[in-house]
Amino acid sequence: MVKDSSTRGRGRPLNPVLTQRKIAGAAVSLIQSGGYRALTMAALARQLGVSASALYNHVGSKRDIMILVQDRVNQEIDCSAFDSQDWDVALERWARSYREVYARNIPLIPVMAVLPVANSPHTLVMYEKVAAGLTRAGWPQSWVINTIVTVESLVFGSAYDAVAPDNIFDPGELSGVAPMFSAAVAHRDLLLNSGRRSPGPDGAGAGTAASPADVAFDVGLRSLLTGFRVHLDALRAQEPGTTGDGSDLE
Amino acid sequence: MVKDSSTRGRGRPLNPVLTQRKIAGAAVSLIQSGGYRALTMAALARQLGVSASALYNHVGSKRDIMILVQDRVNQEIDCSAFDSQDWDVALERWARSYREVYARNIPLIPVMAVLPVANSPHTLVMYEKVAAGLTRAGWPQSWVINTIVTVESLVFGSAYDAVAPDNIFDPGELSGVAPMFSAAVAHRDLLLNSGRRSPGPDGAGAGTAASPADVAFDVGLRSLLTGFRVHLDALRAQEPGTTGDGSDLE
DNA sequence: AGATATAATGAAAGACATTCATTTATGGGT
DNA sequence: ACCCATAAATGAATGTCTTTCATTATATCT
Repeated sequence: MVKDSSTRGRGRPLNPVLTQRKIAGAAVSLIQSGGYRALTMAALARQLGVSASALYNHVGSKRDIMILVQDRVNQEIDCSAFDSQDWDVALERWARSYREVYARNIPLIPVMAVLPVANSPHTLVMYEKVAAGLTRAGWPQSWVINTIVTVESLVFGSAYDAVAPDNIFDPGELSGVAPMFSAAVAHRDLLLNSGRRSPGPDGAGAGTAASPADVAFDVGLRSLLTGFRVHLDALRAQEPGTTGDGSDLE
Repeated sequence: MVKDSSTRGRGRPLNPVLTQRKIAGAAVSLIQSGGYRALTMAALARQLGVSASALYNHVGSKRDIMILVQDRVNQEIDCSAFDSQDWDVALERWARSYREVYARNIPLIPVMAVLPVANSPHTLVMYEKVAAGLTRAGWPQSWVINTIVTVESLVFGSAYDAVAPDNIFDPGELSGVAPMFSAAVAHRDLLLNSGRRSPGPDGAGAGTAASPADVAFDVGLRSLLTGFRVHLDALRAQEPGTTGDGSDLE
């Protein structure tokens, strides 16, 4: 005898209602509509039509759910450029996409930054694409992870900056104690007020409006890439030909 | 007549028990002994010998307390090198000190990264030293804030990385899907095992060996500085002699 | 069939930040 | 000198959350 579908009895249901997949999906949709504040165990349970305690048959904690969400969100990061472009172009595109995704998902940063990757298959796929791209371009293996870590560090920090209020550096009443700093901030505000257009020293402006935070990320990422290029060239000059297995010197 | 100090009456005390200063100090000591988990309004109140609700006469929220703590912690960051050293050396020292402080204070990162600086006097002093140092070294004002933001971004991200578990990149069972990445990680683990990372459980045998995260930060920071130097030189070659208003970066 | 694992329910525990009514002291204004 | 608004404490209460527990019903394995 099949029970009425609107109310479920007290015991194990005839066919399972929950899976980790469904939980993760519901969590994402909840976050998309109401932000991370909306992700509570109760709301999640309501969305899924179960009681909150039922979730604990499938995940150990709310943090586990964050991890599932994280791996799902990482799929949005675009690392396709590693297939076709030079390593530096690809790395730049990857970093930009990465930052955009995490600026939309700030609460995931503490999770992602500190979480072992072992149970995040999609995240691992992303890393593989990046690592393969760098290795193929001739990067020594011992540098690959450091490069990834560095770019990620910049990305996470910049994602925070991207969601900071515009007046974050406004010294307020204390501008007297910090004249040089205040002057520099004034320069930045100039940019802010001039309509948020990306100047793009190398003409790399994608045409979209850029906030001061975007410009700062631009400057930072390009500086970093410049440094990478210099160091990589230095390394190649030092050890010509022996950059690892199957290296292809561009 | 002064009441017995062990129990306070119900109304306003003869001389005020709390100040923002004292609250911040107690918060810091609580954090130092038990980490950020130990910082609860109840524990803070107990440490100060008041009831939890009394705190709200001096701060609006727990976040306000985090802000006070943040400004206090920022005093620990060493930016003295800007007084005597070249900008790049000073920037590097500043960044290293900055990272060390925030690796010890991870929960402050989301606060610091997003918080207007207006009511943080010590933080402002730090920024002033940095801005003055860069400006004195000939940096155009329009670059100063972007440089600061970039270094901070790297620092915050790297601080997370510094507290991440050693095996964070261990692909686990899924190493098959990520061969290139796994190979790169193996290179890193090699470093991990050759230089002992963490001190023993009792703190004994704490060598000064660099962890993989330290090495990654090293690589990242140096690359960034190299990039900065290149860009600054390019700028100087383009506009010789005049730092001017530098309204355009081109 | 019987034993054991699985997956739901509802109730309740346990933390926490925050608010409120209340009580007492301080200090400026008339 | 008196008043009254305000500041600064108390303790109780509220409201949110996550997480656990006993219970119940179904599924699966031997």
